[in-house]
Amino acid sequence: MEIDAILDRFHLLPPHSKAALKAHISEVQYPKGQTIIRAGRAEKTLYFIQSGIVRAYSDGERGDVTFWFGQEGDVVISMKSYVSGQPGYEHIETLEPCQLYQMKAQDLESLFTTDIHIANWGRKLIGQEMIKTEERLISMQFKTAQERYLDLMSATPGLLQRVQLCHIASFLGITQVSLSRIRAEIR
Amino acid sequence: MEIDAILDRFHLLPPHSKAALKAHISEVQYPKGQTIIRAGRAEKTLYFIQSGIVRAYSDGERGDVTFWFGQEGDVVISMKSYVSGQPGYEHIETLEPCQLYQMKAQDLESLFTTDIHIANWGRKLIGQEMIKTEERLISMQFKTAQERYLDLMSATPGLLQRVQLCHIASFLGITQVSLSRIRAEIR
DNA sequence: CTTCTTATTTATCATTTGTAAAATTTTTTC
DNA sequence: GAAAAAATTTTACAAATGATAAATAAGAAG
Repeated sequence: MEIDAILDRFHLLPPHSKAALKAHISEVQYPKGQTIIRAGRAEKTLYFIQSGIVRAYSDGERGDVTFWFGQEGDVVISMKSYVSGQPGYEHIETLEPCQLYQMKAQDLESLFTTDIHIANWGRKLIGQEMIKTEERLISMQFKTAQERYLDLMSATPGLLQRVQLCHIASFLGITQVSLSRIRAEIR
Repeated sequence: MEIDAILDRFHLLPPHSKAALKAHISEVQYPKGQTIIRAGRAEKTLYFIQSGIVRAYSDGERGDVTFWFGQEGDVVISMKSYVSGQPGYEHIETLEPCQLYQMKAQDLESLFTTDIHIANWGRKLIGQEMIKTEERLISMQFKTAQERYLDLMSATPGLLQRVQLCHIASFLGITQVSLSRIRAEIR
């Protein structure tokens, strides 16, 4: 997905503002298995995914927990760093070779203070992420694991071919054994 | 909590911008049990809580599900309406008599397009809500119901005296029976 | 193609959580 | 303060999920 289309996903920008944004964006490529954002530090870079797939996860007592998958067109940020400049709690790693657009958080931060269109673009960006997160929270609260699996299947069917089932299970909040049972039941 | 302190929670505003915001804010009082935001419509008003407590919930197959409590100093909005102008999926009702500050979403929307400080204030506001939601999502995914209950107890101990246990149970993603079992175990 | 490694499924049993109904406690109303 | 209503807890049983280990399948390396 090209950078123009990605930027337009959140909020249409006047040409001048869009150019100002793009002036700070460059391309970068990472192999599979690369950690691009680490928990415990204030991340200085944010990314947009041109191609490839990534996952965000946190360390828990019972192993790591995947709570987000990013695909073509998605924004990759440490939310806490982006919002508050504080160290974040998530690791983000590539699950495939990834072609990314990158931007320094500091550059975006200064654009926010000087360009009102970009400030509103940033507001919309986080708003859209917020809606998705809230919808997932609600589905975790009042859907069964099987319903959540079926939802994921219909929302992003390709994901299952590209991501290991242990990550899918973790994302759904269940063990891999439970996921296998659900898959067996549906067949 | 006074309106100045509430507005300052998100981002410090220059006096002129703060005054512009406050010019659109008025006070309103609702009795207990009043629904102030309804699912399925684009909500035109947002609120800040001076005193009282509210809950946000969605209708599910197995009854309604509480996914947020708002207390003194919190913002009350239909996220989807605030972000996209689309109809939201949550109801919000007062659980106590509430003293609220209210503002028309349309007024805020126009301030966003004319005052860059307010645009950034709105960006920070949603960012802080985002962090909270993400933290809750992660805790739903990798903590047990008992851990989530203990977390809630230590984070907002007063809540338990003010809110019915059926809402707490729903918020934790468990049944009221399970919550009773957890409470019995801890005692 | 065969071997080695990794990923996934299956099986078994223990634990947790849900459902439904009854019992108890607390709150409200008169 | 007694009666009624509402909220909470308890009980008994069913269903779902977790933990562990073994079996199978799929993929990578030579």
